Amino acid sequence: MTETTLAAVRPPTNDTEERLLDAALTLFAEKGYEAASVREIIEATGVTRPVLYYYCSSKEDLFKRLVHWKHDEAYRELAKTVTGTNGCANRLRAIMRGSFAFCATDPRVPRLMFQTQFGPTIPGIAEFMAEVARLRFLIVHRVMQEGLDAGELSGGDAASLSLIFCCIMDQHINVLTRLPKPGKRLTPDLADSLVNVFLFGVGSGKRATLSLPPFAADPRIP
Amino acid sequence: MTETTLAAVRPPTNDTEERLLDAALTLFAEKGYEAASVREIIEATGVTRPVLYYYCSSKEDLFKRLVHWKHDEAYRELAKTVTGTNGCANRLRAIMRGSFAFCATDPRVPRLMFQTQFGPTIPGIAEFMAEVARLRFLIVHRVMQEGLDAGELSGGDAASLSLIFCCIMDQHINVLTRLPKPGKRLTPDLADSLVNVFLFGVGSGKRATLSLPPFAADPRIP
DNA sequence: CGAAACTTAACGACCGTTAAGTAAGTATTC
DNA sequence: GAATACTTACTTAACGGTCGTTAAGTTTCG
Repeated sequence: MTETTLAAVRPPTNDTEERLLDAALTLFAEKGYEAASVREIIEATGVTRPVLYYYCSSKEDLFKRLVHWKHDEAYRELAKTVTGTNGCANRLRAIMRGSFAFCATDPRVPRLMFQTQFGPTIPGIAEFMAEVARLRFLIVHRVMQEGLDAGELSGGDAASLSLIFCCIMDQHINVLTRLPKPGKRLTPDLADSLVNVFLFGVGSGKRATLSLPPFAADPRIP
Repeated sequence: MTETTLAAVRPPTNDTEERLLDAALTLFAEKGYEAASVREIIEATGVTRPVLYYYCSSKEDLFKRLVHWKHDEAYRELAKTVTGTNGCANRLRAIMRGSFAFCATDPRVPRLMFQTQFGPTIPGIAEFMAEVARLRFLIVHRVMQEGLDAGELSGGDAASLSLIFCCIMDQHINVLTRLPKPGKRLTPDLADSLVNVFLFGVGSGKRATLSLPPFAADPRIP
Protein backbone atom coordinates (compact mmCIF):
# COMPACT_ATOMS: atom_id res chain seq x y z
CA MET A 1 0.00 0.00 0.00
CA THR A 2 1.18 3.48 -0.79
CA GLU A 3 2.02 5.97 1.92
CA THR A 4 -1.37 7.46 2.59
CA THR A 5 -1.35 8.23 6.30
CA LEU A 6 -0.37 11.58 7.73
CA ALA A 7 3.11 12.19 9.05
CA ALA A 8 3.73 9.87 11.95
CA VAL A 9 3.12 11.20 15.42
CA ARG A 10 4.36 9.69 18.63
CA PRO A 11 1.44 7.82 20.18
CA PRO A 12 0.82 8.26 23.92
CA THR A 13 3.15 6.08 25.99
CA ASN A 14 2.81 7.48 29.47
CA ASP A 15 -0.36 6.77 31.44
CA THR A 16 -0.90 10.42 32.30
CA GLU A 17 -0.56 11.38 28.68
CA GLU A 18 -3.19 8.88 27.61
CA ARG A 19 -5.63 10.05 30.29
CA LEU A 20 -4.99 13.58 29.08
CA LEU A 21 -5.79 12.66 25.48
CA ASP A 22 -8.86 10.73 26.56
CA ALA A 23 -10.21 13.64 28.58
CA ALA A 24 -9.45 15.91 25.65
CA LEU A 25 -11.39 13.57 23.37
CA THR A 26 -14.40 13.66 25.69
CA LEU A 27 -14.44 17.43 26.03
CA PHE A 28 -13.55 18.33 22.48
CA ALA A 29 -16.27 15.97 21.24
CA GLU A 30 -18.79 17.41 23.66
CA LYS A 31 -18.14 21.14 23.35
CA GLY A 32 -15.93 21.60 20.32
CA TYR A 33 -12.34 22.77 20.03
CA GLU A 34 -12.85 26.40 20.98
CA ALA A 35 -15.33 25.94 23.79
CA ALA A 36 -13.39 23.19 25.55
CA SER A 37 -10.75 24.96 27.63
CA VAL A 38 -7.42 23.52 28.68
CA ARG A 39 -8.49 24.22 32.24
CA GLU A 40 -11.42 21.82 31.90
CA ILE A 41 -9.29 19.19 30.23
CA ILE A 42 -6.60 19.19 32.89
CA GLU A 43 -9.26 19.27 35.60
CA ALA A 44 -10.94 16.18 34.13
CA THR A 45 -7.56 14.48 33.97
CA GLY A 46 -6.72 15.41 37.55
CA VAL A 47 -3.42 17.11 36.87
CA THR A 48 -2.21 20.69 36.86
CA ARG A 49 -2.02 22.92 33.85
CA PRO A 50 1.66 22.83 32.97
CA VAL A 51 1.45 19.04 32.72
CA LEU A 52 -0.49 19.50 29.52
CA TYR A 53 2.25 21.74 28.18
CA TYR A 54 4.80 19.20 29.26
CA TYR A 55 3.29 16.66 26.83
CA CYS A 56 1.96 19.00 24.16
CA SER A 57 3.37 22.22 22.88
CA SER A 58 -0.03 23.90 22.69
CA LYS A 59 -3.77 23.34 22.69
CA GLU A 60 -3.63 23.05 18.92
CA ASP A 61 -0.92 20.43 19.16
CA LEU A 62 -3.00 18.49 21.68
CA PHE A 63 -5.94 18.51 19.32
CA LYS A 64 -3.94 17.46 16.29
CA ARG A 65 -2.24 14.64 18.14
CA LEU A 66 -5.62 13.44 19.32
CA VAL A 67 -7.17 13.52 15.86
CA HIS A 68 -4.09 11.89 14.40
CA TRP A 69 -4.22 9.09 16.89
CA LYS A 70 -7.87 8.25 16.33
CA HIS A 71 -7.80 8.87 12.61
CA ASP A 72 -4.94 6.46 12.01
CA GLU A 73 -6.90 3.82 13.88
CA ALA A 74 -10.00 4.40 11.75
CA TYR A 75 -8.07 4.75 8.51
CA ARG A 76 -6.20 1.47 8.86
CA GLU A 77 -9.41 -0.35 9.66
CA LEU A 78 -11.19 1.20 6.68
CA ALA A 79 -8.38 0.38 4.25
CA LYS A 80 -8.29 -3.21 5.50
CA THR A 81 -12.06 -3.44 5.08
CA VAL A 82 -11.84 -2.40 1.44
CA THR A 83 -8.98 -4.66 0.43
CA GLY A 84 -10.75 -7.60 2.06
CA THR A 85 -13.80 -7.27 -0.20
CA ASN A 86 -14.49 -7.60 -3.90
CA GLY A 87 -16.87 -5.75 -6.17
CA CYS A 88 -17.98 -2.17 -5.93
CA ALA A 89 -21.34 -2.74 -4.24
CA ASN A 90 -19.84 -5.07 -1.67
CA ARG A 91 -17.04 -2.65 -0.97
CA LEU A 92 -19.44 0.22 -0.44
CA ARG A 93 -21.45 -1.92 1.94
CA ALA A 94 -18.25 -2.86 3.76
CA ILE A 95 -17.22 0.80 4.04
CA MET A 96 -20.60 1.87 5.40
CA ARG A 97 -20.90 -1.07 7.79
CA GLY A 98 -17.33 -0.71 8.96
CA SER A 99 -17.67 3.02 9.55
CA PHE A 100 -20.91 2.57 11.44
CA ALA A 101 -19.37 -0.14 13.60
CA PHE A 102 -16.27 1.94 14.31
CA CYS A 103 -18.33 4.97 15.24
CA ALA A 104 -20.70 2.95 17.38
CA THR A 105 -17.88 1.68 19.59
CA ASP A 106 -16.83 5.21 20.56
CA PRO A 107 -19.21 7.93 19.36
CA ARG A 108 -16.87 10.60 20.70
CA VAL A 109 -14.58 10.04 17.73
CA PRO A 110 -17.06 10.78 14.91
CA ARG A 111 -18.58 13.62 16.91
CA LEU A 112 -15.17 15.22 17.24
CA MET A 113 -14.24 14.64 13.61
CA PHE A 114 -17.45 15.65 11.90
CA GLN A 115 -18.39 18.61 14.02
CA THR A 116 -14.90 20.01 13.58
CA GLN A 117 -14.99 19.36 9.85
CA PHE A 118 -18.51 20.66 9.21
CA GLY A 119 -18.54 23.35 11.84
CA PRO A 120 -16.98 26.80 11.70
CA THR A 121 -13.48 27.08 10.28
CA ILE A 122 -10.80 27.10 12.97
CA PRO A 123 -7.61 28.82 11.79
CA GLY A 124 -4.78 26.38 12.56
CA ILE A 125 -7.04 23.34 12.43
CA ALA A 126 -9.08 23.55 9.24
CA GLU A 127 -6.35 22.63 6.75
CA PHE A 128 -5.34 19.73 8.94
CA MET A 129 -8.90 18.44 9.13
CA ALA A 130 -9.31 18.86 5.38
CA GLU A 131 -6.28 16.64 4.81
CA VAL A 132 -7.63 14.03 7.21
CA ALA A 133 -10.99 14.07 5.43
CA ARG A 134 -9.30 13.89 2.05
CA LEU A 135 -7.55 10.64 2.90
CA ARG A 136 -10.86 9.02 3.78
CA PHE A 137 -12.51 10.49 0.71
CA LEU A 138 -9.84 9.04 -1.56
CA ILE A 139 -10.63 5.52 -0.40
CA VAL A 140 -14.24 5.98 -1.43
CA HIS A 141 -13.14 7.71 -4.61
CA ARG A 142 -11.02 4.77 -5.69
CA VAL A 143 -13.87 2.35 -5.10
CA MET A 144 -16.20 4.53 -7.16
CA GLN A 145 -13.72 4.77 -10.02
CA GLU A 146 -13.42 0.99 -10.09
CA GLY A 147 -17.18 0.71 -10.08
CA LEU A 148 -17.45 3.07 -13.03
CA ASP A 149 -14.70 1.27 -14.94
CA ALA A 150 -16.35 -2.08 -14.32
CA GLY A 151 -19.74 -0.77 -15.43
CA GLU A 152 -21.27 -1.33 -12.02
CA LEU A 153 -21.98 2.38 -11.58
CA SER A 154 -23.11 5.11 -13.91
CA GLY A 155 -24.48 8.60 -13.87
CA GLY A 156 -21.52 10.76 -12.97
CA ASP A 157 -17.81 11.02 -12.35
CA ALA A 158 -16.15 9.34 -9.40
CA ALA A 159 -15.82 12.55 -7.39
CA SER A 160 -19.51 13.41 -7.65
CA LEU A 161 -20.55 9.90 -6.69
CA SER A 162 -18.11 9.89 -3.79
CA LEU A 163 -19.48 13.17 -2.52
CA ILE A 164 -23.03 11.83 -2.56
CA PHE A 165 -22.00 8.64 -0.82
CA CYS A 166 -20.03 10.50 1.84
CA CYS A 167 -22.88 12.95 2.36
CA ILE A 168 -25.21 10.11 3.17
CA MET A 169 -22.74 8.18 5.29
CA ASP A 170 -21.09 11.01 7.20
CA GLN A 171 -24.22 12.98 7.84
CA HIS A 172 -26.07 9.96 9.15
CA ILE A 173 -23.20 9.38 11.53
CA ASN A 174 -23.09 13.04 12.46
CA VAL A 175 -26.82 13.25 13.12
CA LEU A 176 -27.27 9.88 14.79
CA THR A 177 -24.31 10.20 17.15
CA ARG A 178 -25.97 13.34 18.53
CA LEU A 179 -29.07 11.39 19.51
CA PRO A 180 -29.23 9.04 22.51
CA LYS A 181 -28.06 5.46 22.00
CA PRO A 182 -26.12 5.99 18.75
CA GLY A 183 -24.95 2.38 18.93
CA LYS A 184 -28.55 1.22 18.54
CA ARG A 185 -29.01 3.40 15.46
CA LEU A 186 -25.80 2.87 13.47
CA THR A 187 -26.63 -0.75 12.66
CA PRO A 188 -25.40 -2.96 9.79
CA ASP A 189 -29.00 -3.08 8.59
CA LEU A 190 -29.15 0.67 8.23
CA ALA A 191 -25.77 0.67 6.50
CA ASP A 192 -26.90 -1.86 3.93
CA SER A 193 -30.15 -0.02 3.34
CA LEU A 194 -28.37 3.27 2.77
CA VAL A 195 -26.05 1.67 0.24
CA ASN A 196 -29.10 0.25 -1.50
CA VAL A 197 -30.66 3.68 -1.66
CA PHE A 198 -27.43 4.97 -3.14
CA LEU A 199 -27.43 2.21 -5.75
CA PHE A 200 -31.12 1.87 -6.55
CA GLY A 201 -33.00 4.84 -5.11
CA VAL A 202 -36.33 4.90 -3.34
CA GLY A 203 -38.60 5.83 -6.23
CA SER A 204 -41.09 3.27 -7.48
CA GLY A 205 -41.35 4.63 -11.03
CA LYS A 206 -39.23 3.80 -14.02
CA ARG A 207 -35.60 4.80 -13.80
CA ALA A 208 -34.73 7.95 -15.60
CA THR A 209 -31.43 8.29 -17.40
CA LEU A 210 -29.13 10.02 -15.00
CA SER A 211 -26.17 12.22 -15.62
CA LEU A 212 -24.61 14.18 -12.80
CA PRO A 213 -22.80 17.31 -13.96
CA PRO A 214 -19.04 16.88 -13.63
CA PHE A 215 -17.59 17.89 -10.31
CA ALA A 216 -16.03 21.31 -10.77
CA ALA A 217 -12.26 21.13 -10.75
CA ASP A 218 -10.86 21.03 -7.25
CA PRO A 219 -7.11 20.64 -6.83
CA ARG A 220 -7.65 18.42 -3.83
CA ILE A 221 -9.42 15.75 -5.84
CA PRO A 222 -7.42 13.75 -8.39
CA MET B 1 -51.40 27.04 6.26
CA THR B 2 -50.86 26.19 9.89
CA GLU B 3 -48.68 28.33 12.14
CA THR B 4 -45.28 26.84 11.45
CA THR B 5 -42.89 29.76 11.80
CA LEU B 6 -41.06 30.58 14.98
CA ALA B 7 -42.38 33.22 17.33
CA ALA B 8 -42.38 36.51 15.49
CA VAL B 9 -39.38 38.76 15.95
CA ARG B 10 -39.24 42.42 15.11
CA PRO B 11 -37.38 42.71 11.80
CA PRO B 12 -34.70 45.41 11.53
CA THR B 13 -36.25 48.82 10.85
CA ASN B 14 -33.40 51.19 11.50
CA ASP B 15 -30.58 51.44 8.96
CA THR B 16 -27.90 51.03 11.59
CA GLU B 17 -29.60 47.96 12.92
CA GLU B 18 -29.72 46.36 9.49
CA ARG B 19 -26.05 47.09 8.84
CA LEU B 20 -25.33 45.55 12.22
CA LEU B 21 -27.23 42.38 11.34
CA ASP B 22 -25.57 42.23 7.94
CA ALA B 23 -22.09 42.55 9.42
CA ALA B 24 -23.03 39.93 11.98
CA LEU B 25 -24.17 37.63 9.16
CA THR B 26 -20.85 38.04 7.36
CA LEU B 27 -18.73 37.41 10.42
CA PHE B 28 -20.82 34.66 12.00
CA ALA B 29 -20.86 32.85 8.63
CA GLU B 30 -17.13 33.24 8.21
CA LYS B 31 -15.86 32.40 11.69
CA GLY B 32 -18.75 30.89 13.58
CA TYR B 33 -20.70 32.13 16.57
CA GLU B 34 -18.01 31.79 19.19
CA ALA B 35 -15.05 33.02 17.17
CA ALA B 36 -16.78 36.12 15.83
CA SER B 37 -16.51 38.73 18.56
CA VAL B 38 -18.88 41.60 19.13
CA ARG B 39 -15.86 43.88 18.77
CA GLU B 40 -15.32 42.70 15.19
CA ILE B 41 -18.99 43.01 14.36
CA ILE B 42 -19.33 46.57 15.61
CA GLU B 43 -16.05 47.49 13.94
CA ALA B 44 -17.30 46.16 10.60
CA THR B 45 -20.50 48.13 11.09
CA GLY B 46 -18.63 51.29 11.98
CA VAL B 47 -20.30 51.96 15.29
CA THR B 48 -19.30 51.69 18.90
CA ARG B 49 -19.92 48.74 21.15
CA PRO B 50 -22.91 49.85 23.21
CA VAL B 51 -24.85 50.46 20.00
CA LEU B 52 -25.08 46.71 19.59
CA TYR B 53 -26.50 46.46 23.07
CA TYR B 54 -28.89 49.24 22.29
CA TYR B 55 -30.51 47.08 19.61
CA CYS B 56 -29.89 43.61 21.01
CA SER B 57 -29.91 42.46 24.58
CA SER B 58 -26.87 40.21 24.09
CA LYS B 59 -24.68 38.48 21.52
CA GLU B 60 -26.98 35.48 21.72
CA ASP B 61 -29.98 37.67 21.02
CA LEU B 62 -28.21 39.20 18.05
CA PHE B 63 -27.51 35.77 16.63
CA LYS B 64 -31.04 34.50 17.14
CA ARG B 65 -32.59 37.56 15.59
CA LEU B 66 -30.30 37.17 12.60
CA VAL B 67 -31.11 33.49 12.13
CA HIS B 68 -34.78 34.22 12.61
CA TRP B 69 -34.75 36.91 10.00
CA LYS B 70 -33.04 34.83 7.31
CA HIS B 71 -34.81 31.62 8.20
CA ASP B 72 -38.26 33.15 7.84
CA GLU B 73 -37.26 34.37 4.40
CA ALA B 74 -36.06 30.93 3.35
CA TYR B 75 -38.94 29.11 4.98
CA ARG B 76 -41.64 31.15 3.27
CA GLU B 77 -39.97 30.66 -0.09
CA LEU B 78 -39.64 26.93 0.49
CA ALA B 79 -43.26 26.51 1.56
CA LYS B 80 -44.44 28.47 -1.48
CA THR B 81 -42.27 26.33 -3.72
CA VAL B 82 -43.88 23.15 -2.43
CA THR B 83 -47.48 24.29 -2.62
CA GLY B 84 -46.89 25.48 -6.18
CA THR B 85 -45.92 22.02 -7.40
CA ASN B 86 -47.68 18.69 -7.74
CA GLY B 87 -46.42 15.17 -7.33
CA CYS B 88 -43.74 13.92 -4.99
CA ALA B 89 -40.86 13.78 -7.45
CA ASN B 90 -41.60 17.25 -8.79
CA ARG B 91 -41.87 18.62 -5.29
CA LEU B 92 -38.53 17.14 -4.29
CA ARG B 93 -36.97 18.65 -7.37
CA ALA B 94 -38.57 21.99 -6.54
CA ILE B 95 -37.27 21.82 -2.97
CA MET B 96 -33.72 21.02 -4.06
CA ARG B 97 -33.69 23.57 -6.88
CA GLY B 98 -35.23 26.24 -4.70
CA SER B 99 -32.82 25.63 -1.85
CA PHE B 100 -29.84 25.70 -4.17
CA ALA B 101 -31.05 28.93 -5.76
CA PHE B 102 -31.69 30.56 -2.40
CA CYS B 103 -28.27 29.54 -1.09
CA ALA B 104 -26.53 30.64 -4.26
CA THR B 105 -27.86 34.18 -3.95
CA ASP B 106 -26.26 34.65 -0.55
CA PRO B 107 -23.96 31.81 0.52
CA ARG B 108 -23.47 33.43 3.92
CA VAL B 109 -26.89 32.23 4.97
CA PRO B 110 -26.40 28.47 4.45
CA ARG B 111 -22.87 28.69 5.80
CA LEU B 112 -24.17 30.27 8.98
CA MET B 113 -27.07 27.84 9.34
CA PHE B 114 -25.35 24.59 8.54
CA GLN B 115 -22.08 25.16 10.28
CA THR B 116 -23.93 26.17 13.42
CA GLN B 117 -26.24 23.20 13.14
CA PHE B 118 -23.61 20.58 12.33
CA GLY B 119 -20.79 22.09 14.32
CA PRO B 120 -20.16 21.90 18.05
CA THR B 121 -23.13 22.39 20.36
CA ILE B 122 -23.42 25.97 21.63
CA PRO B 123 -25.34 26.16 24.91
CA GLY B 124 -28.01 28.81 24.39
CA ILE B 125 -28.12 28.32 20.64
CA ALA B 126 -28.41 24.60 19.96
CA GLU B 127 -32.06 24.11 20.93
CA PHE B 128 -32.99 27.15 18.90
CA MET B 129 -31.16 25.84 15.83
CA ALA B 130 -32.75 22.43 16.28
CA GLU B 131 -36.19 24.02 16.17
CA VAL B 132 -35.29 25.97 13.05
CA ALA B 133 -34.00 22.80 11.38
CA ARG B 134 -37.08 20.89 12.46
CA LEU B 135 -39.42 23.27 10.64
CA ARG B 136 -37.53 22.76 7.41
CA PHE B 137 -37.38 19.02 7.98
CA LEU B 138 -41.14 18.84 8.43
CA ILE B 139 -41.75 20.28 4.98
CA VAL B 140 -39.67 17.51 3.46
CA HIS B 141 -41.29 15.00 5.77
CA ARG B 142 -44.76 15.88 4.59
CA VAL B 143 -43.75 15.55 0.95
CA MET B 144 -42.24 12.14 1.65
CA GLN B 145 -45.35 10.96 3.45
CA GLU B 146 -47.48 11.98 0.51
CA GLY B 147 -45.11 10.17 -1.81
CA LEU B 148 -45.36 7.02 0.25
CA ASP B 149 -49.15 7.25 0.46
CA ALA B 150 -49.39 7.77 -3.29
CA GLY B 151 -47.09 4.83 -3.98
CA GLU B 152 -44.48 7.03 -5.60
CA LEU B 153 -41.91 6.11 -2.98
CA SER B 154 -41.07 2.94 -1.11
CA GLY B 155 -38.38 1.43 1.02
CA GLY B 156 -38.78 3.12 4.37
CA ASP B 157 -40.79 5.43 6.59
CA ALA B 158 -41.10 9.12 5.86
CA ALA B 159 -38.60 10.17 8.52
CA SER B 160 -35.86 7.88 7.21
CA LEU B 161 -36.39 9.03 3.66
CA SER B 162 -36.42 12.66 4.74
CA LEU B 163 -33.17 12.22 6.60
CA ILE B 164 -31.49 10.74 3.54
CA PHE B 165 -32.82 13.49 1.32
CA CYS B 166 -31.73 16.22 3.72
CA CYS B 167 -28.31 14.63 4.14
CA ILE B 168 -27.74 14.83 0.41
CA MET B 169 -29.18 18.31 0.00
CA ASP B 170 -27.82 20.02 3.09
CA GLN B 171 -24.40 18.49 2.95
CA HIS B 172 -23.94 19.40 -0.70
CA ILE B 173 -24.85 22.95 0.20
CA ASN B 174 -22.57 22.89 3.22
CA VAL B 175 -19.62 21.51 1.28
CA LEU B 176 -20.09 23.50 -1.92
CA THR B 177 -20.59 26.84 -0.21
CA ARG B 178 -17.15 26.39 1.35
CA LEU B 179 -15.53 26.14 -2.06
CA PRO B 180 -14.94 29.12 -4.36
CA LYS B 181 -17.82 30.17 -6.63
CA PRO B 182 -20.62 28.33 -4.84
CA GLY B 183 -23.09 29.96 -7.22
CA LYS B 184 -21.50 28.09 -10.12
CA ARG B 185 -21.81 24.79 -8.30
CA LEU B 186 -25.31 24.89 -6.80
CA THR B 187 -27.02 24.67 -10.18
CA PRO B 188 -30.52 23.45 -11.08
CA ASP B 189 -28.84 20.68 -13.08
CA LEU B 190 -27.06 19.40 -10.03
CA ALA B 191 -30.25 19.66 -8.00
CA ASP B 192 -32.19 17.56 -10.51
CA SER B 193 -29.43 15.00 -10.71
CA LEU B 194 -29.28 14.60 -6.97
CA VAL B 195 -33.03 14.06 -6.80
CA ASN B 196 -32.67 11.45 -9.51
CA VAL B 197 -30.00 9.67 -7.51
CA PHE B 198 -32.31 9.76 -4.52
CA LEU B 199 -35.13 8.27 -6.60
CA PHE B 200 -33.27 5.85 -8.85
CA GLY B 201 -29.74 5.37 -7.55
CA VAL B 202 -26.52 5.14 -9.49
CA GLY B 203 -26.15 1.37 -9.72
CA SER B 204 -26.44 -0.30 -13.10
CA GLY B 205 -27.56 -3.69 -11.82
CA LYS B 206 -31.04 -4.92 -11.05
CA ARG B 207 -32.85 -3.14 -8.25
CA ALA B 208 -32.84 -5.00 -4.98
CA THR B 209 -35.86 -4.94 -2.73
CA LEU B 210 -35.21 -2.20 -0.24
CA SER B 211 -36.40 -1.78 3.27
CA LEU B 212 -34.92 0.84 5.53
CA PRO B 213 -35.18 0.02 9.21
CA PRO B 214 -37.73 2.27 10.89
CA PHE B 215 -36.36 5.50 12.25
CA ALA B 216 -35.95 5.03 15.99
CA ALA B 217 -38.52 6.98 17.95
CA ASP B 218 -37.59 10.61 18.34
CA PRO B 219 -40.04 12.93 20.04
CA ARG B 220 -39.14 15.72 17.64
CA ILE B 221 -40.39 13.82 14.60
CA PRO B 222 -44.13 13.25 14.25
C1' DC C 1 -38.52 69.21 27.25
C1' DG C 2 -37.85 64.39 26.44
C1' DA C 3 -37.19 60.43 24.01
C1' DA C 4 -34.06 58.14 20.72
C1' DA C 5 -29.48 57.30 19.15
C1' DC C 6 -25.33 57.33 20.29
C1' DT C 7 -20.18 57.95 22.94
C1' DT C 8 -16.25 57.34 26.37
C1' DA C 9 -14.29 54.47 29.53
C1' DA C 10 -14.08 50.98 32.17
C1' DC C 11 -15.60 46.31 34.63
C1' DG C 12 -14.68 41.47 35.93
C1' DA C 13 -14.18 36.93 34.02
C1' DC C 14 -11.96 33.70 31.47
C1' DC C 15 -8.60 32.47 28.06
C1' DG C 16 -3.93 30.06 26.56
C1' DT C 17 0.54 30.17 28.13
C1' DT C 18 4.83 30.19 30.95
C1' DA C 19 8.62 31.38 34.31
C1' DA C 20 10.56 29.33 38.13
C1' DG C 21 10.99 25.81 41.33
C1' DT C 22 10.71 20.81 43.30
C1' DA C 23 10.61 15.88 44.22
C1' DA C 24 11.84 11.40 42.54
C1' DG C 25 14.24 8.38 39.87
C1' DT C 26 18.54 7.12 36.97
C1' DA C 27 22.80 7.16 35.05
C1' DT C 28 27.76 8.72 35.71
C1' DT C 29 31.87 9.65 37.98
C1' DC C 30 35.43 9.34 41.35
C1' DG D 1 29.39 2.65 46.73
C1' DA D 2 28.56 7.13 47.83
C1' DA D 3 28.37 11.61 45.78
C1' DT D 4 27.19 13.98 41.67
C1' DA D 5 24.85 15.36 37.44
C1' DC D 6 20.97 14.80 34.68
C1' DT D 7 16.28 13.62 33.19
C1' DT D 8 11.52 12.97 33.99
C1' DA D 9 7.29 14.39 35.92
C1' DC D 10 5.34 17.36 38.06
C1' DT D 11 3.82 22.08 41.25
C1' DT D 12 2.70 27.08 42.58
C1' DA D 13 1.73 31.37 40.95
C1' DA D 14 1.30 34.49 37.88
C1' DC D 15 1.41 36.86 32.93
C1' DG D 16 -0.85 39.59 29.21
C1' DG D 17 -4.70 39.41 26.33
C1' DT D 18 -9.43 39.00 24.75
C1' DC D 19 -13.97 38.29 25.85
C1' DG D 20 -19.09 39.96 26.68
C1' DT D 21 -21.15 43.54 29.09
C1' DT D 22 -22.49 48.07 31.18
C1' DA D 23 -22.65 52.44 33.96
C1' DA D 24 -22.79 57.08 33.03
C1' DG D 25 -22.70 60.86 30.12
C1' DT D 26 -23.61 63.29 25.42
C1' DT D 27 -25.68 64.60 21.11
C1' DT D 28 -29.67 64.80 17.91
C1' DC D 29 -34.12 65.69 16.72
C1' DG D 30 -39.23 65.82 16.99
